[in-house]
Amino acid sequence: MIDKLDFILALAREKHFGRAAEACGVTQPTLSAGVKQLEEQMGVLLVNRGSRFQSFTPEGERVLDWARRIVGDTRSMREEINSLRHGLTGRLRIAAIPTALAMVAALTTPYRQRHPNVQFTIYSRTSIEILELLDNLEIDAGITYLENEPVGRVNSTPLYHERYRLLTSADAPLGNRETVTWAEVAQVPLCLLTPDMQNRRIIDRLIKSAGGESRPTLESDSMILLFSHVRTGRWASVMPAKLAETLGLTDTLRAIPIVEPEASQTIGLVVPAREPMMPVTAALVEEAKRLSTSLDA
Amino acid sequence: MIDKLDFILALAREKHFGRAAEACGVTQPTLSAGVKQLEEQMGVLLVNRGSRFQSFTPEGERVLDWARRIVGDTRSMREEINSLRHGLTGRLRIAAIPTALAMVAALTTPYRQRHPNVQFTIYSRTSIEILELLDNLEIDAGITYLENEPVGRVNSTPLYHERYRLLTSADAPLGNRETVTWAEVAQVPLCLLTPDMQNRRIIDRLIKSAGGESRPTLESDSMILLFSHVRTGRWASVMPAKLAETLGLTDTLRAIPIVEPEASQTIGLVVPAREPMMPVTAALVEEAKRLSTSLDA
DNA sequence: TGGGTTGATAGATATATTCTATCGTTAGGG
DNA sequence: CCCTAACGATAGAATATATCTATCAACCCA
Repeated sequence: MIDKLDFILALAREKHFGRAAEACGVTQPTLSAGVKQLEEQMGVLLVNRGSRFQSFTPEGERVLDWARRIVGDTRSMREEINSLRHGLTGRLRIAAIPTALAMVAALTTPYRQRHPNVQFTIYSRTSIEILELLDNLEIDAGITYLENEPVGRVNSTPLYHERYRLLTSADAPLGNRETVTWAEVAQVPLCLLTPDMQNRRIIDRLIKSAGGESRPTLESDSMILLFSHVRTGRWASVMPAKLAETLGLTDTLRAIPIVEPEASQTIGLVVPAREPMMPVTAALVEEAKRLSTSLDA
Repeated sequence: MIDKLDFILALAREKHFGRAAEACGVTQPTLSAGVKQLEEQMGVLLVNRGSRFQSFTPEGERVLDWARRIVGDTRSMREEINSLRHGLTGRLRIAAIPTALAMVAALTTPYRQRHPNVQFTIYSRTSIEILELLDNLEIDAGITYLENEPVGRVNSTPLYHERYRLLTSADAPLGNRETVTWAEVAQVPLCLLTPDMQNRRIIDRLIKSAGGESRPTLESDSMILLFSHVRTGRWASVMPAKLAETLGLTDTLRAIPIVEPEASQTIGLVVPAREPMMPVTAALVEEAKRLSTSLDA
């Protein structure tokens, strides 16, 4: 029964019987039979299908909702019982927005000291993708913006405030300044994240409200790529302060506070709002709370 | 998997492999094998057993907790999908304290008009038993005292206030009074519920605080029995006002308000605090809210 | 019309489940 | 101290379920 519910969860993710089957480690006929059996038990069609997957029926959507809960609880139960015997073990799947990647280590490092048997898988994703992954139980926690794009059932723990810096070389225009304004930044040719990233949308908004227009010379979905360009001394970018510090500044590379306005966004840990949480997840939230207070100081 | 979880829920109720098996509609070896399989999957003993059932291990208790949730959610899912097609159907299992039995009809009658395909099973139980039954998912809702003996995860809806009357014949001592005091009631030989009933404990407390002592001439766990005795004209009892009205008063049978103090207890509907509720249960709560407001008026 | 893709179906095989029958242990009574 | 009844575990057979491979039918797109 529970494995059948798992089938339709995979189907919801993949929207494709074959791929869903693969994701579940079974063959396509097995998955088809499982879905059909669920439909017979419920006495109602769950999936609209012509010659291919089309969509879930309204009843199917409701079953999906329950399935997420039931399958999640089953995993949580296994996790909890296992952790009673062996301490925390298993794999913690985290997704973070690119601009927060550098500070994930501040969370994972103390966690690992406390619970050495937990392994990590960390994905770089957009804030929207992170919420989808959480919804589909594909990750255990996300690190993303807390303020915007609120979503269904999640618990949030604030971690730190993202503040913006103009990253540029000292000999470039504005390179010698103590602060710059968003209006000035708007005049500089920038390397920025692609527009599907919320960080980019935030920066665009700030530039626009300062009367400028965002016309980056270079876009990428990789912060490393952006940074390596700035590093050459011939490009500039806007980055969160913490990230710039982590990547490393030199004499010639400066991170200049941007003012008017001195914008900030709250970044935090987001976990599925299920009670009780999986022990590994609960421990991560604990760690986040500790980290949050130490960063406040 | 889910049926195995059902096995241990039955085992927790029955504390006996054979009876638990019977309750699940399987044979004893099947249930034994199911429990053992769960234990293997979890990698830990769940049940302490010598030559007979002893207890659950700490891990077993945790699994029980999860099992209640998972099995309950599975039922809720089936219920919900079914009700999407056929309207509300199925059986609603309710347990009520004896003194509230008479007013259950005020809840079930309008419910049945709205949802004619729902069947009812109604048990008369003590308030403590009701909470246990709720915990074990053996009933869908309880009607009991809201104020005392609070318990874990339940949602309450107040229904009405229970006020006390001396039920006695007009020609008996006190029979001609408009009100009597608890101190006076303490002097009358009474027919009361057995001490495992909370109603009895409440009355005992009231008599005691009026300086009297509760020494009922007759005890029973059945309100009908108590009432039929009073009806003979040679006995007296203390009953909630609503119950006395329902059972019917005559010229010679009077229900006299008891004052000093004019005590009252809140009676309400109690359902498992699970989100979302089963549709049949949710509808019952709706009905309770409606009834509550109409009784307030 | 034809190749490629998708999901359903058939039949064979493997796995799991559940039953009946029986055994070993233990608690309690005489 | 032994006998008995009750309880839960185990063995083995019958059955049911699940899963696989192979293939088919419908559909899409060129």
